[in-house]
Amino acid sequence: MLGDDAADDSEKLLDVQRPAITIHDVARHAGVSSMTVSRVMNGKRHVSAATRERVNAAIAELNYSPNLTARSFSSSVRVGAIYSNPSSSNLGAFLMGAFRQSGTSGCQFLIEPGVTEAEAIEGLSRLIEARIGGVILPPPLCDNPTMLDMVRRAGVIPLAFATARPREGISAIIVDDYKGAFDMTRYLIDLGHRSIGFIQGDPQHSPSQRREQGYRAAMAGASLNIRKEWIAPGKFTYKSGLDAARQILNSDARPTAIFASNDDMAAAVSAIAHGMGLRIPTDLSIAGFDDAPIASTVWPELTTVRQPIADMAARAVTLLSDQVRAARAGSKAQVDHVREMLTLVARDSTGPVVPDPKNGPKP
Amino acid sequence: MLGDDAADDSEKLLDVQRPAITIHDVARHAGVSSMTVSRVMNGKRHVSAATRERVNAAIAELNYSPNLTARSFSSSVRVGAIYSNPSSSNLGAFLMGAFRQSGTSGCQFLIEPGVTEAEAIEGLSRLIEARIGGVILPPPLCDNPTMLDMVRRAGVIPLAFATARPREGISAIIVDDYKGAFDMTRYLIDLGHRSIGFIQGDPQHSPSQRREQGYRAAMAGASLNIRKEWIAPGKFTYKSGLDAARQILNSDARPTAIFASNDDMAAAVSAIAHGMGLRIPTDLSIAGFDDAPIASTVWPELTTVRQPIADMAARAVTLLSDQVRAARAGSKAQVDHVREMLTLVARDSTGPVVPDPKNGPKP
DNA sequence: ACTTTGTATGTTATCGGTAACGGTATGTCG
DNA sequence: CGACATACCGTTACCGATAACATACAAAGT
Repeated sequence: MLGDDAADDSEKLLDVQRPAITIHDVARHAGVSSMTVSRVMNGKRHVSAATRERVNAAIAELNYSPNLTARSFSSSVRVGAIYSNPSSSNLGAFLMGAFRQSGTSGCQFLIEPGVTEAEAIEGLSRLIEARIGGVILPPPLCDNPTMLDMVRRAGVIPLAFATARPREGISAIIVDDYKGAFDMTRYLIDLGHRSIGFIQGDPQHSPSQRREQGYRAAMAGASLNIRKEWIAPGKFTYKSGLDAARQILNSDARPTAIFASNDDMAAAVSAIAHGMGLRIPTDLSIAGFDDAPIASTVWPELTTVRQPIADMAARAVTLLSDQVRAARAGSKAQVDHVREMLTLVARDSTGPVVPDPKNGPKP
Repeated sequence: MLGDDAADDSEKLLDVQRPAITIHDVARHAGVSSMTVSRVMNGKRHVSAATRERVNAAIAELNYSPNLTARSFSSSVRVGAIYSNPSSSNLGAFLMGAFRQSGTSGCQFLIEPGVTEAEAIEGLSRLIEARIGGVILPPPLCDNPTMLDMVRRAGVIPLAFATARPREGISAIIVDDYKGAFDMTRYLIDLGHRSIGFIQGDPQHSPSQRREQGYRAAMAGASLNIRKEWIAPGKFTYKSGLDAARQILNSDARPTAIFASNDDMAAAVSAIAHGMGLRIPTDLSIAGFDDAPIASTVWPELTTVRQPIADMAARAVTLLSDQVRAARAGSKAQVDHVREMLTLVARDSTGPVVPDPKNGPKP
């Protein structure tokens, strides 16, 4: 028994030393050259169907997976990113997406933190020194003239990430804040809500206006008037959400639902509502935006609009690395805008309107 | 003016195409071989002080930074990680640390998500197929027998991440939950608190007991008795924190401070306290643990205990890549335990005890 | 019949580092 | 004084995949 174990162990330790399966192993196994295998792996042309099949069989049999480092090594495209909000949960999803894509996309991905503008500039300098070909800039960095100027001077291709309104001549991953807010408002209306409050976002932030426009459009589309007591200003912070929630909920015309421009503020609404003894969603429905971690932390969990950050990051990396390669090949850099879809995540903080015996509107 | 700009532009576009500075450029510039430069870069021995200085001067002058892809390529050590909580803000810090270290540490870093056990197993399979030499396992994966068995069978070196009590024979990055909780309790006592409530963590989770032990030890050290009304069970979730907070705050002997085993539950305490009209920290001090994003989201921001996740991840990568290299070189795998320090982050949710005119204990 | 064009493969060089090894020069010890 | 160790530095050969080029051979066009 013990001997068995020991033998097993040593065999498995050898396992670590056994080199990984290379493209050459597959080539030998299939009786072709490694170049042919490479062509099959990358879906290139000029490989006969028969050969392709033999190679695929060998790949499957040997359970081959290409060495991503080696692959990116030959092309050596470097893509950087500066992340402005390191404590955000988004960062995790962002890195996850960017990072994994950089493997399959055959490029090296570098990340630098940049919370303050000074830090961001320092990070960008480091990235430029590291000879990146392109850089991903999330807001508000993608609207910062100093940053963009540095990027341009260094001959680095910029990409605006998750912006609502990209600058002229800059590629971007765009999210449709307008549609996200419209859909959420529509969702609340379909649940029977007629009085829906709205907490605005930070006016400095470009998505804020788009979200409010979406809300207003959906209300107008359902021929619902918006009473001014239902609208409160906010700054995307929890604290500003507390104030806004008090303002709306203490007004004479308390709405049956509140749609906050982001999850932090929606969570604040939830806290205030609890404090006032309101049941959620029976007495008040609450909706947020972003699908931040706090949305699934608070109780009940928040209905919200999710940004597919990981996918967006992956797209950003693909787009940039392609553009860098194209620029290296001498072709003029083209500007690309990719629009990513937002999805509504229905959770427990929203529900149908319950007819109030006092006010008694029809169900 | 316009001509100037255009000239500038085309020059800068060439910049993108200009190849990065290589070790050979540095070598030529310093009049040595590239191997010598490599030795200097890696702090290896057998380089004279004079040569070393010349090389360093050349590195500085040319602003050389090594191509990390190439470096990891030659050694080809792969280190993986499975992240069990992708929506956590920790993931961002974790990836940031691991990722950047993997560059300087000369290894390839791979990440797979693994929320459920099934997902984690699938992720691990992929990592094993990618021929990793070592894998980082955060709790609860590092305590999962199925996982550990798979890892052992594949000859992969495991490393338990941020665990309180590592298994025998497994390297680990340890955090001193006991000390963190002890220090926090001590901090509250030093603020004048004599009655301090405690919300327990999920009993399944290994840090839970350690944190409670730290709390009890600090109380005992200050000769303070713990009333059983001050202790409430929790499960690390916000919802469980709501229940625990109600239980403690509605008891006859309401404490002047509550220490929750994590930030989610501390945030719940904050919400309940607000609902009861208690001012924080004047009427009630609240402390959490982890420095999760919610800690700096809620108002007032939570005093908490921070885990240096990024540093820990960097250490984990270094440790593992060294061990993999050592194992490849044939030496017996040694087990290493690295202890990381937790730091107390004092924010606005805690304050000195304010003498209560009714109960009137001495200041 | 003889280019032209295109497809299906193999060969070579290369990306940027580093391990392995070789060759001096300089000690050190028996 | 020879054997041997050690410090310093250069050569060479890779790591694994792919771009660029070369080759072979078939189909099509003139």
